[in-house]
Amino acid sequence: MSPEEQLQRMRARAEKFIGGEGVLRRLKEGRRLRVKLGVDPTRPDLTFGHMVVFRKLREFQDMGHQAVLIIGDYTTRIGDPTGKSETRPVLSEAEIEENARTYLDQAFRILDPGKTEVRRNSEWFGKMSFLDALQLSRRMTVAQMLARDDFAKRHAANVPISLVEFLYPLLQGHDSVELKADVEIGGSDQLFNMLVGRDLQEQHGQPPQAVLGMPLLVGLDGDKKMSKSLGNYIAFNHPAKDMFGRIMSVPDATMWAYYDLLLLAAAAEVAELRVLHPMEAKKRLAARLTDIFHGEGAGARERAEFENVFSKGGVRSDMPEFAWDALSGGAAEVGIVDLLAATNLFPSKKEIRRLIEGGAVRLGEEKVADPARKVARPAGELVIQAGKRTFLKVK
RNA sequence: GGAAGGGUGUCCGAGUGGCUAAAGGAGGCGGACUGUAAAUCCGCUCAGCUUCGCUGUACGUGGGUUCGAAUCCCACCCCUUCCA
Repeated sequence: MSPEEQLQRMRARAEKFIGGEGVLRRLKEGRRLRVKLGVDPTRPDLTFGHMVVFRKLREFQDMGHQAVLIIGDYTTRIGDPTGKSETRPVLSEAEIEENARTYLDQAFRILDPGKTEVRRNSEWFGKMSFLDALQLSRRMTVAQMLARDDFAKRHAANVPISLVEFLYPLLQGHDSVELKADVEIGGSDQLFNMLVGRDLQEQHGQPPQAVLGMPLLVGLDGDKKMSKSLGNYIAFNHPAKDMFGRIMSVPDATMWAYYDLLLLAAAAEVAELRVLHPMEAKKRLAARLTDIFHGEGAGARERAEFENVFSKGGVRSDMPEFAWDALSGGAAEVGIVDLLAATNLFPSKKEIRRLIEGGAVRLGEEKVADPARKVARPAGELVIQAGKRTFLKVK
């Protein structure tokens, strides 16, 4: 691929691409680019939102460049304020470590491990003295920081901004200096932080990195950015059934962004899919994504399961099973509420009562309306459904 | 250091002595309709019980006043803004 073609591909789907000339120059020199992507192990799972940037990084790998994945084990101690209106909870070292470990397994679902250099930013920040930190913070002014959109908004709204949050962009930027990154990839909400990296690199006499801001993936609600804290997300490690189901619950209009950013579907392909019934197009989307994370064939399996349960009103084949005696304490008959409470599938007995009163509970084929309803020891298997997607079997 | 404002349920946000488990909104969950989409309509949304009711807990924390407090008083903690 010629440098120009590479550049073209790098830029594809990006919302912002800054510093293209520098990249082109390096490509023409035949350099292998160091492409940085940082993730903070704040929670145990990566989401499809991360998948967008991982995919982009993978594209660089496929063009022969060096991916540098930074696990922000040190920066997580601070908490990136990006897009947040509040300070993040502080995690313990052990939690961070645990999260970091699972991140790698998940990341390599998308990335090529052979072409990935994994680094932790505690490597350098752990060695820095307070004085070093002060020197670093000298490089940026308060006014510059307040230029960042979310800081400006918070400040205007009298929402507290911790000083440590001001430091965050500096730390992220400093990572680029340490790594001598040529390109940094991130969500478009990371743009400010990534640009700080450019400044810092120049101040250290390094050629500044190019900055690639990817669009933010919309969450399940079809409205807000996908994020763990909003709960509108799909995680890499969601079980196949949940992954498929969650994708199906995405609004129709949103699925095209998923095709584009997660599957890198070509325009021609999307045009064909758009002709289909939206449900069919969405099932294909769900199946393909499920395949990526759960192996070839998982998507087809889940699709069949889905169609059985929701289209034909059938029953899941893999619902949890409970022994009657374990739930009832051996009694011949027990109240429906107590029976369900014993499964620990529900948050409280009140909640179970509500479900029953709302007409959401079925014993086999029978709809239960009375919370006082007794259930007798079933002769064989008894399937209980509570709400749209909770099934369980008692025998 | 000084002054002012503020801390209410998952979130936002009313409420300034009883009728308040706390208006309203958002979110969530259920039901109808469907394509487990969207939109729409309806219901629920602290917990437990012997459940047309009863009880416990809840409005930053701890005390106090009162027959009765989210609402009044005192102390403390925390947040914001302005001044220095």
